[in-house]
Amino acid sequence: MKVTRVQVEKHRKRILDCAGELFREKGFDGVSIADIMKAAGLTHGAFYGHFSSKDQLIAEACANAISISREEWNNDTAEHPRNPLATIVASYLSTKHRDDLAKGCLFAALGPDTVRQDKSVRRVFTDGLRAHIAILTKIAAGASRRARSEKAIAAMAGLVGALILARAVDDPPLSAEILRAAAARLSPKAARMDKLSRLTRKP
Amino acid sequence: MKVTRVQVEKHRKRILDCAGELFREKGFDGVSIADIMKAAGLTHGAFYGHFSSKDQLIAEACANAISISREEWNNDTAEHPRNPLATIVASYLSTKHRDDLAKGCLFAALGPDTVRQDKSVRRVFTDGLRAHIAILTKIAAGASRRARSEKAIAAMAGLVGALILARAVDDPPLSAEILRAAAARLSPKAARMDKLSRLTRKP
DNA sequence: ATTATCTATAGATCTATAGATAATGC
DNA sequence: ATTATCTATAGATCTATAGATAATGC
Repeated sequence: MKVTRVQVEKHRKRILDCAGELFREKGFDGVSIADIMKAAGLTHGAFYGHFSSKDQLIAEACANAISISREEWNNDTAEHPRNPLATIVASYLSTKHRDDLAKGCLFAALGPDTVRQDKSVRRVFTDGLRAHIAILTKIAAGASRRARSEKAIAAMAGLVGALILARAVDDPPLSAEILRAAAARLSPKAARMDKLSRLTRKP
Repeated sequence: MKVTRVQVEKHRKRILDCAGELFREKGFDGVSIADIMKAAGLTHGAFYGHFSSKDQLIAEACANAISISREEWNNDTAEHPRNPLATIVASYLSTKHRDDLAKGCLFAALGPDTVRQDKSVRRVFTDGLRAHIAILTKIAAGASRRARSEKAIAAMAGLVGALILARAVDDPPLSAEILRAAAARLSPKAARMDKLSRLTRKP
């Protein structure tokens, strides 16, 4: 129970990471502070040494999760400069992403719930969304900036909506078809990439 | 306390309606049974004469809300046989719908939360989504049924995603731009209709 | 029309759990 | 940072009763 300064920071970061995963998995109200602290390997009481309330944790955990996924998008586009949009679409609308709620896109996991949270959460959400749209705008095809921006916004909506519906649905074939159809409309190349990866996957 | 049989049924229906609105507005966990019963003009204890648990209420209230919105879509298409898709898109992506959480689309208000609920809720959600997609498939443009179905699914995802993002966002201009961009991509005619309605609206 | 029964509701209560605080220890 | 504790609130259960419904009788 003696804790160096670096360890305090490590604890804090671990709480944020665990909270982000649990929130996405079970919703803001589906996780207690005790649950989060247990996942982080600490006790309930220790929480209030790091954060003053659950609301504050929610805002910071969301910011943390969103900035991680923004980094991933940036990496994707840097690693696949030939077809960055297809890469992002294929990865976002993959069955892997669909089945990994805890580490996936926060917009899709908690989007509607953020409206019911503190103002600070909506601010974090808005800034993060703008950053994601900016990435898509850069790689969208189109004559004018305005045309590319419009495409980027619509693509963002299509991605988030498709992932949410694919997750909510009960029926695996329908779920797969939602991912496929949305990918095909957003980037035909992504749909082909996904088909390829399915065909070449080892059994 | 006079309660005829017809009134019992009325009470039950009122509980379902109030629950559906409150759930969409505040989330499943954001509303207590006492809240719902109060909104319905009854007391907490009376609840268990109508439903055996909150889970059962959630499933029935969702089914009720989804079937209402399906009827609205059917009416929209019947009343505007010339451009049914544009009508649905313009209405779905209107600021009015965005600002009326309680009576709006359940997929957009509670989509990600249904994954965390009872199996029965996901079943209700899946059936309802299929019905909505079927309506869109009928009115989508495309050579084959397969092409129309793909468009319908992608459109459904685009609608739901755009509404969720437009609601979550902090910044009114960005929110409006999300609605506009998604509508423009899903149905150019809808975007024009909306512009027209904005220009002709009385000040 | 009278009497007996049934039942939806009100209101009190129970149990579990949540967020948060206080006391303690190293 | 741990451990114990506090307070509030949730879902759910219990009991009594008002008043509707059903059974009975003339």
